Amino acid sequence: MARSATTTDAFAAIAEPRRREILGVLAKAQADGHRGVAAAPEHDVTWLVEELGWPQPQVSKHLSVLLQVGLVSVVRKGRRRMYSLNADELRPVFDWVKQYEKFWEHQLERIKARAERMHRERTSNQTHRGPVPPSQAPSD
Amino acid sequence: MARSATTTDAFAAIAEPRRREILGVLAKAQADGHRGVAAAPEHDVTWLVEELGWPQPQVSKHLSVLLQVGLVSVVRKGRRRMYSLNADELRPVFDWVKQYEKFWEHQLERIKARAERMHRERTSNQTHRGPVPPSQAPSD
DNA sequence: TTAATATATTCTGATATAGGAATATATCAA
DNA sequence: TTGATATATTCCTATATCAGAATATATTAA
Repeated sequence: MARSATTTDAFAAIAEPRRREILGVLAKAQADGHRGVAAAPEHDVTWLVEELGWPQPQVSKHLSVLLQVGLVSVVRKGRRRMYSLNADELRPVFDWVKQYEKFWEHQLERIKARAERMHRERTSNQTHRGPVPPSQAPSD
Repeated sequence: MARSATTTDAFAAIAEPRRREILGVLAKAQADGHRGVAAAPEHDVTWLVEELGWPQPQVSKHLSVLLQVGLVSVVRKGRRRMYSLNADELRPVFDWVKQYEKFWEHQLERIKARAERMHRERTSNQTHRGPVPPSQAPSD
């Protein structure tokens, strides 16, 4: 078997930085309101191409993935297609990652507690690996 | 070019469901404390293999990816390697997706407002696509 | 030393990208 | 009808997976 398809779910779709960028541009466009005037929620592919500076086919292909996953919606308007953000589909990602919030929320307390512990204790005999642990392992 | 490497960042790493599962198991193990006794933050590969029910090489390989991205840490202990969750590296994902929270936070209000609008208005002439748009595009 | 245990690594094959280039399709304009 | 514009799709290639099987490596036990 190979890697799971990018169109499997939001997790797979947003793994690609460029797709996150597209969502970001659409979000910005939707959020930015000028002087109380609501921002445009929909946008042209041409507009996106200009905004992103990528080749049009590339933009279209990424939009296709986002569409299949439901992260964007389309409305045909003449020969144009108006895309808009569908942030709803990001909720599963949010909910999943939110579960882990507690692990860094209390980190400060834990670090403090460990510091005190290490004042008395003196364990060793352990090798360390892994990218820069937030706190030094007591490897003395 | 091909797809970006799974070891590029947390986004790429957690695109794989099995890797999310591993993180989930490590999180559960770390969170579950029994009768005020702190849960074990570190775990054997063997323990993970039993917990997950996958072939050992598969577990090791996924752990390798998670390690490279920094989502887990390792401590060697005899012939065993104790892995532990490093949720810190999930923060970028959390921060990114949190930006989009506002788009579904106010959704109820928007839906209500739109419902009222549609009571009077009656536009149509637009083709729809995309997975169940939560809201009709107000094309006025 | 030899065996057993714990874990990582290598090799293989099927597959799905992502980007680039070219092209097809649909719609509007003249 | 012919041309122009907007967008999608197809073909190509290089690459990186993921699972499975087999094997290598390191450590402890006998």
